[in-house]
Order: sequence, then C-alpha cells, then structure tokens
Amino acid sequence: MASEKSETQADYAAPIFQTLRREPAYKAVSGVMEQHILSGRLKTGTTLPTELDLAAQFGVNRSTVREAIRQLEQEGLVERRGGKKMYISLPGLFDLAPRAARSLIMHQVTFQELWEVASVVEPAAAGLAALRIDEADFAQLEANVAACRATLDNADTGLSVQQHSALDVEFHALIARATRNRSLMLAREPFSLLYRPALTLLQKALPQSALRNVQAHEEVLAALHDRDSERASLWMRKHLFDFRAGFVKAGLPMDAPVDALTEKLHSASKSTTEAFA
Amino acid sequence: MASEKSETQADYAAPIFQTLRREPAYKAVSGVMEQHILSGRLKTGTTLPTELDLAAQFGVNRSTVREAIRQLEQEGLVERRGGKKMYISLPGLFDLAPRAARSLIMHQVTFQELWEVASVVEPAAAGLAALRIDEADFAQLEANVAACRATLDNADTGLSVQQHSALDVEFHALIARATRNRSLMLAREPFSLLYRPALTLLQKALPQSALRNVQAHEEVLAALHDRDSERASLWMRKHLFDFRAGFVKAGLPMDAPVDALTEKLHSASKSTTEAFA
DNA sequence: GCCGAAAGATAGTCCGACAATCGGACGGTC
DNA sequence: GACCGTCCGATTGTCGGACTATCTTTCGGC
Repeated sequence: MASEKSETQADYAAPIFQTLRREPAYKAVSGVMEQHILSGRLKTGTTLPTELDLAAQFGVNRSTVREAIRQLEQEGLVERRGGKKMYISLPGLFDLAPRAARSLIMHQVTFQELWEVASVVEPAAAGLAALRIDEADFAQLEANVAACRATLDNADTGLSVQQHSALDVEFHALIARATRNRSLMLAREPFSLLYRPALTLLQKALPQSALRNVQAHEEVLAALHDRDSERASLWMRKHLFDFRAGFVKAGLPMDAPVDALTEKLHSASKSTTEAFA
Repeated sequence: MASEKSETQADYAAPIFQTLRREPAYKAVSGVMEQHILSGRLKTGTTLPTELDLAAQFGVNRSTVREAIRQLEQEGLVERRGGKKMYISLPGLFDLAPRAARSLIMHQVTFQELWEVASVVEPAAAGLAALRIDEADFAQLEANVAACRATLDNADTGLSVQQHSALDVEFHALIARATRNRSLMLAREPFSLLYRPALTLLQKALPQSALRNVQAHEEVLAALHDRDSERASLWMRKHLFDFRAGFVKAGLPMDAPVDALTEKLHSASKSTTEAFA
C-alpha cells in the first residue's frame, strides 16, 4: 500500500490521521438501547416501546430499529414473549454457556483441557457446597443419587446409559448450585455441557464405570450430609481422577478435540434444520 | 381460539393439532446460516454471499436476510471488515467474556463469589503453567513483573496505580496463557475482567499491598523458572489469600456486589454514548 | 356482568428506491 | 511505465411505504 521507495523523505512516514470508522446506525441504536437497559433506565420486565415509536425517537427508519433489536435479542436483553410484545429482560447466567461450549468445540479444545479445569473446579465446588447446602438442595441431590443408582439395575439398555449420564451431569450441576456461587456456576457450565457426550461414551466403552460413578457420588453425598468440606472435596477429586483413569483405560483419547468425541454420538443433528434444509 | 361451548360433544375435545409456532423467517435464516458456518460448509475467512444473493437463495426479502445477518454478526460468526464485505469468521474464545462479566454484574454477584473461584483456578493455572511454559511466555512474564516492580518506584501518582493493576491483571492472563489450556482461559476470563477495578480500589485503600503483590508475583515467577509446579501453585494461592486479607483489612466489603465496587471507579461511562445521547 | 364481534395496534414480511462507498476499468499526463 | 482522475458496476446502509396475521382492546348484545 505505502510506496516504500525511499526512506530518506520522511514526509509520508508519520501517520497523522487514523482511519475513521463510521459506525452504522443500527449499531448505534442497539448500543444506546443497550446502555439504557443496562443502566436501568429501561427496567427489566417492562415492555419495549413500539418499533415505530423507537424509530420516531431515534429519527431512523423502522427497518434500522429492527436490525438493532435483533442484536439485543441475540444478546438476551430483549425477549419476545407471546409472539407480539418485546419485553426487556436481563440475560440469564447460563445463556452464554451454550455459545461458550460451541466456541470450545470450534477451537478444537481437547478433552484433556476440559478435564484439567473440571478436576480443579468440581472439588472446590463440592467443598463449598458442604458449607452451604440446605435441606432442599440436599433432598434433590439425594433423589438424584438414588435415581442414578436405580439406572444400574436395568442396565445394558441404551436408554439407561443416556439416563445415567444425564443424571451424572445433573449431580454436578446440583452441587454447583448448592455452593450459592454464581460465578462458579458460570465458570463450570460450559464444560458441564460438553461432559455429557464424553460420559455416555465412557459408559458404553466401560460399563463397570457406572457403578464406580455412583459410589463416588454417594461418598460425596455422605460428606455433604456431614458438612465435611474436606471430605466432599476429596471424594470429588477422586471421582474426577477415577473418571479420567476410566477414560484412558477404555482407550479413549484424552487429547482429541472434544468434537471428535461428540461426533461419535449424535450424528443426528439438532432440530434447528427443519426449514430451508 | 377454540370454541368451548359444550363439553358434551367430544368432537372438538381431543387436541389433535398442537399450536404450531411459526418461527420468524429471519430466525430460520440465521439458524440455517449458522448451521452451515459451524459445519464448515461455509468456510471461515471466505466472504459471505451478497445480501441480494442470499435473499434469492432463501426466497425471502433482503430485509429479512439483513435481520438474520445481524444475529450472526452479534454472535461473532460473521464480521464486517473494511466496511463493505462481510466475512465469515469463527468467534474468538474471549469474545464472550465481556458479556459474561456483564452478566455477573447484572446478577449482583459478590466479590466473595469471584474470589472463591479465582482462589481455586489461579493456583491451578500456575501449577499447569509451570509444566508447560516456554521461553517466549517466560520472557513476557519476566518483563511484566519487571514493569510491575517499576511502577512501585514512581508511586503515589494516580497513573501508576492504574498501570500497576493493569500489569497485575496481565500477569495472571499471561500465566493462564502459559497453561496452553483454552478451557481454563475461557473459564477465568470473565472474572479476570472484573478483577481490575477491585485491584485498583484495593491499592488506593492500602498502598502497601502493591509491594506484597509484586513480591508474590516474583515468587511465582521464580517457581515457574524452576518448573516447580507445586511451588508455583502454592505461591499463587498465597497471593490470592493475601489479596483477600488485604481487601478485608482495607475495610472493603467482600460480600458487596461487584458493581458496587466498579461504580466507585469509572463514573465516567464508556465512549459508546456519543450518538443519540 | 358476561360473552363475542368489531376495531385498533403491532410485529413480520415484502417491495422498491436512493445514497454512500468500494473495487476495478479506462483514459490522460508526466 | 507510473501516477492520477474519472467513471461505472456492485454492494451495503438506510429509507418510505405497504400488506398480512395476530394480539389487544373496546364496544355492543344478551
């Protein structure tokens, strides 16, 4: 781009003007609306003004407003309820998790990487949960573990494997919730989403792992019952290392990208492809 | 909708057809395009077909296509480069972090919650970094620590506090990068973003904390140099607990929502408000 | 007062159009 | 031959208007 024939003349060398970037109107509109929502000037739960209204207020066309709203909608700041009105809503903590998980998949993150984080976060979660779990949480966990053990009886049906892994994931989610730490929940949710296919895979390859799983869960549950933070954390840690050991023993590759694992399962794609396929 | 005048006649009673929910066309379009991008049928780096093209292919209007593109744009799957063409791009791992951080703020997450996660993840990161750090990473860390110590000399200027906290955050980010674990980086990025204001606040309230900070960083650095995973992890852990202790000592509230802390700092809002303000 | 029909309001979609800008082709000047 | 200005087609950003389906409200009849 720059003609570099002679460095002797420094006349064009120093860039004075930056490339100015005119931001599109729809972006400006969505930006301002976002600010107003975040700052609370537009309260959550209230309905958004009419598109025509907004267009008039901003002095832009309705199409422009619509494009801006699409961005807010994608961001979870506005929500279309009942088909007609748009409501202002603050995004749930876990709305971002699926996208984070997808991002991890696209970046070819290996299962080893996921496990390294999980092996640290999950024991910590168990330890914190032991300090703060209440009756309701504990009851749910108890029910979960019971259901999990129940799946062992009617084994070797493909369905029970699915159920078991679903319950296993739920177990960890319940513990995370018991910590009352939303930051922790947010941090672990993405790999929680990615764990399920790996679990299913492991249990198909190594059926006896299901029993060890449940036993570990029961130990954690007992520790939680005793409000024994150390023990809960320790057993959770054991649980994770056991899982990893099983994974390796089953000959599954820890350092393969996670999508290589997930692809082995649901080759049937999701239901979002019905139109225009 | 259904005329429920008489239950005696069971002819209309049994619901045969479910209330079909027609998903908006723009959503269908964005969904299909997303699938195509994620599945690799539309390769990253290539340019998106023109809006007119897409409209013709999908059999919808250009406005509808545009609304669909806005969603993909917000999601980071398409990128407007050079003002004119739209390129397909896979979203960076950290694109979601600011939104996650914002979500944490909106949910009134307390600093205590953030710290609980950090106090677990950061030592683990240090431990893993010790195993995998390479020359380049180490050099950067070394430079960072040196710069961090340098800010101590020209102290009590408001600027140096800003610099120091920026360098501090960068130190932890560098360590996370040295782990080569993208899942870990993703998990810690949100609270990394939220840590800075807290750091700045602490150092204003407790100036002597800066020195302790740098010393801890130096210890971690030394451990990384020796590839001593345990020691790196331990010092990082000390560092975190020290930070917390300083926070309490300074009389700052651990269980206050993080936005209460951040508000104390940048009351001057960001630059996104220039238009339509 | 309750129920159903009519009317208004609003989101979804489409059409056509214009302006601004980018990229390349074309031709002129040194 | 390199550089410059100009033109032109292509594409995005924006606009105004229109129609339809559906939701909400209101009004009139019982």
